[in-house]
Amino acid sequence: MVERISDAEHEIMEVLWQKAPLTATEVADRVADSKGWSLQTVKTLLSRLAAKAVIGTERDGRRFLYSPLVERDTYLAGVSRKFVDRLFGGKVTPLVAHLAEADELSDDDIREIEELLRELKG
Amino acid sequence: MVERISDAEHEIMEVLWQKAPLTATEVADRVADSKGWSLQTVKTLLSRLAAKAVIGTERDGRRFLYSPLVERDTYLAGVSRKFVDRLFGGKVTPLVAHLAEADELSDDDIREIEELLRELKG
DNA sequence: CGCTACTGACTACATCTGTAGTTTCATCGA
DNA sequence: TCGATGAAACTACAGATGTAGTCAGTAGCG
Repeated sequence: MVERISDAEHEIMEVLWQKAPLTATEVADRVADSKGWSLQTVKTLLSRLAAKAVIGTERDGRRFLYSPLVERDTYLAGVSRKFVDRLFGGKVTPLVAHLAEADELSDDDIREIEELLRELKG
Repeated sequence: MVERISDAEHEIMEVLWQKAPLTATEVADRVADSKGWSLQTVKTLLSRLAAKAVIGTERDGRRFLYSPLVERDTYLAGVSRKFVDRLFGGKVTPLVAHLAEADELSDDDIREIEELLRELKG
């Protein structure tokens, strides 16, 4: 069971999943555009993630290099499961049905998913 | 935009979506099995939901009757959207792909979803 | 060799969450 | 009528979260 990751922490993880290892400053630079966090804020989030053992640290002279210890897929699997359990009784079909009914699915989406499912069976 | 509803509050909402209006005591009875919350806890959660205007209150003598002011579907739509946005870049296809790869989809699920999509197109 | 600047460590603090306890007011039964 | 009971309102409090500020140490530059 992967530790709970908060919304802000998740932003940091996305950066590290894209490229790692990175220093705190590099991470801060990469989130600077989307979020407007200060370097200190990013460092706090990195510390919390390290405390949860979701990322690892490696000394590099006077700085630290941070890398994810959890695969993005592993994390997504856990979160998706919790989400589907909590809101759709653990069944994926109602989720897809809901998204479809709520017009969240374009015709292209539908075609893509159909193709995907065909491959799965094959 | 529906106000953020916490996990515990969501449990209360599920009860009210199933049947409403209900008194605080009735709600407490209905969550007693699954969660082990005290009546006081349930009342606190009801107050917070009422403060967020997610449920409405109606005086009934010396008690209150609580009812949802937000449809379950509306709520699900918002939460699902946020979920897909945050974790799958707003695209549903990668979500389905992920669930599929993570073996979260049984053959039956796949058949169900295919049928669902066929109806959508028709 | 000493000062400056960058880095991690520690501290801060308001708000949200989970989980109640306590107080007060009204009502129903004896 | 008066006390017990039940309901809402108010208070509590620790841990998580978002968002930093401050302190202290070290390495590199002059």
